[in-house]
Amino acid sequence: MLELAILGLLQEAPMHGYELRKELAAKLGAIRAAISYGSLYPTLRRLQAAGWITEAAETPATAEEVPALTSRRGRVVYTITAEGKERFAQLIAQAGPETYDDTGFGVHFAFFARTDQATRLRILEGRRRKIEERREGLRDVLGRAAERLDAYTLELQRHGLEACEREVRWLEELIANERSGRAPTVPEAGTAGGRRENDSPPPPGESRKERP
Amino acid sequence: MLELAILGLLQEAPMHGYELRKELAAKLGAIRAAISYGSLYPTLRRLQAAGWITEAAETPATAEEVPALTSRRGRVVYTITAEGKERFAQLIAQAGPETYDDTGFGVHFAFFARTDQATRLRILEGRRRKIEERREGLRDVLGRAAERLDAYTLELQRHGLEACEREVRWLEELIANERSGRAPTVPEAGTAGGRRENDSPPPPGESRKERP
DNA sequence: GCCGCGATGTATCGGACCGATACATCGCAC
DNA sequence: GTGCGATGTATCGGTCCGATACATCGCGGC
Repeated sequence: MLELAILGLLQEAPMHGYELRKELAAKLGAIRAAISYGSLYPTLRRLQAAGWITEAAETPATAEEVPALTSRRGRVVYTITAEGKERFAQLIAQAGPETYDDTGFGVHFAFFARTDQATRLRILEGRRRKIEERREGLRDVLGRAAERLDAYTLELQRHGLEACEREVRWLEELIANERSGRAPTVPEAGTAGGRRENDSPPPPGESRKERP
Repeated sequence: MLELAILGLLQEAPMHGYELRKELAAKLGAIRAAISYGSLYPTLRRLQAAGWITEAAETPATAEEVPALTSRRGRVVYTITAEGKERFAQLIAQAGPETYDDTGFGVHFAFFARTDQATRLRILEGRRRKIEERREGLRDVLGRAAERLDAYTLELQRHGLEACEREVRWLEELIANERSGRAPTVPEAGTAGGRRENDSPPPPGESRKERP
């Protein structure tokens, strides 16, 4: 999962570790806390060893003397390689079971702008199926095993069930949207904004406004 | 977290591993998938080594002959010890930061029937605080960094924000209930035979709502 | 009779990820 | 001129997961 997220982010711009973590937190803030350095740095090394990314130390040019005195440690900027982009595309397209768990789905969804429509649809439907299964499980427990459980546990299940139902509805909307052509959700599309974000393929909606 | 969950469950009845996993899945189905055996068995051994639980092999009495021939492997039933109950109480009462993340809160909540009211309140408020922080983070991103992100990522954030708002409302209700209502106190375990488990009276939520 | 097959049951192993910790630099306010 | 928070790289121990292996049991089909 981390691998996919890193490759995805580095496709937008080269970054160093700290930046990567912040961007990741911004992009995935809805589904998980900030990534740990204890995962990030080892993963970066692994990706580099595999050739998916390259590392470029940011030394202040011509480090003449003082070769080993306190050895200034510059920032290390990582750049994705062509092989890395290939790898990313492959990871995005092939969906394992982990693609549909909370984190996996979130990461995939966050990179939907770089995913073709067929794959988007497949992932959304897979996720819906999974959530529906969870929902049925909760309904079973609430229906059949209700007497065995205390009031708090039941309340927890009930809240979980509600969350499932909401997510299914959300996914239905997204799926319908996806099938009918474009755009997740449609707020008013005013604001003639100079589009940035250049290269990525047809982005679904336009800028959303609504400031409360 | 697993430790807490196991100690909590074993307080309701002695169980073997497989059963433990199923009960855990039923009780925590709303917040996480079934626990892995790769976590369960090592944890059981750890708990046993610490003296919180004891293991009683279920051999079919008088195993007369065939002492080492295919060596029938009976089920291993675990029982919580007095020290284990103490440990459980301690784990429930002392709240670290991990108490408020998704899984940690879920596990604590699932054992609220064995938690005193003051602690319940503390945990609910801690959780609310944490979710409010996440909510503010999402609002920030949606407000300030909206132009930097594509429509799908924004939609993810928006959905996450909504989930946060809903959970805060849910927590508010529970907190109000906890404050004004009487304490649904511990269904003090066992003693004489036929357990009914039904006795923790005032349920947190109000009347169940619509049935589709 | 016996064969497969799904549920029950115990167990290990490698790997992913986290939380705590350490250490160094930089800019800025006091 | 000094503390202090943000920036920045890195490791270590520990928790938990997913895949895998293996054994027993009851049941239905052939």
